[in-house]
Amino acid sequence: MPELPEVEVVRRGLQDHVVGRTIERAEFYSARVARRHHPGAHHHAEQLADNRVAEARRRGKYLWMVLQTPDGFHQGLITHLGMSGQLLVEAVDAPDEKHLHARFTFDDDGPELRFVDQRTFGGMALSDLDEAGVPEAIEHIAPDPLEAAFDQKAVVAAMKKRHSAVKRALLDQDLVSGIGNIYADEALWRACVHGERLCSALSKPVLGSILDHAREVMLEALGQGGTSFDALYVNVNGASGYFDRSLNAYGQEGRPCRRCGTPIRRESFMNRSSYSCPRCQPRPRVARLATR
DNA sequence: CTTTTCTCCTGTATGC
DNA sequence: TGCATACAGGAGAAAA
Repeated sequence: MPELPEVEVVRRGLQDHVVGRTIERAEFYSARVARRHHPGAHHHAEQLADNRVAEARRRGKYLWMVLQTPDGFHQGLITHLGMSGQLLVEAVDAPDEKHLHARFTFDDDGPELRFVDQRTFGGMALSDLDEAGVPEAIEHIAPDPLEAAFDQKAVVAAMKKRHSAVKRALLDQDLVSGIGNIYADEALWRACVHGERLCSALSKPVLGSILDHAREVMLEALGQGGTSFDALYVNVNGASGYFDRSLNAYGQEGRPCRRCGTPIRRESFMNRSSYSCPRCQPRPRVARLATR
């Protein structure tokens, strides 16, 4: 379940193994992987040959390679890993994966780049870049808490105006990007706030502290995700070690809260699971009522 | 306009 | 053993 730290691990893998190389050929094996690229997968593949990978960048859970065409134009090749997407750097003679959707070979005859995705929630698309070098296709995605463009004061103000659950806001990539179900639960646990409390009912300092905790927990995860990185495997499972050792809430149902010992509970929220401490993170006292 | 729900997908785990 | 069902969940479209 790649969220910001896992995607950043992948970006660093691309930085180390792909940036600076020139694509020789791109092949797409399913239209679905390029479904966000409206001209289609065939066009997609055609546009990629002879492009030099100039940079590997990330915003939230989106990753993109800045490609330079032979004419010197720049464009973005966006990748979103979805639930189960992986970018793998592998020897050209390595056997194909069962869910291989795209392959990129390079003119140096070195290892190739593959996009493998079991559940096909992920995808790739080409997009023009804006003045800031961000693909136009993802301009709606808000800056993430780790980038310089992140304006926490503005995000807190926007949250304060929302009449929806605070966890829903944390997961809204148009408000703040990079946070998924795991790190939302972890940030809320650290801040001692139940995810179903309304944004508008929380103080700005509390909203700010939730964002601070989100940033901190993702930075910690990133520190650990880097350690399990394998040179030939641009891993989306950077959090695997992190899962076992450091998660305080997510997936911990029934285990004692590390602050107070109360068993962690699991609740259904937005058709997903939310984990929290019943004592440290009491549910909002008044049931949320639809105002209209 | 804002907010919520639905849908896409398949491997793994669980229940009868 | 086999079959059915639940679950994992990001993001965008559709609905309310």
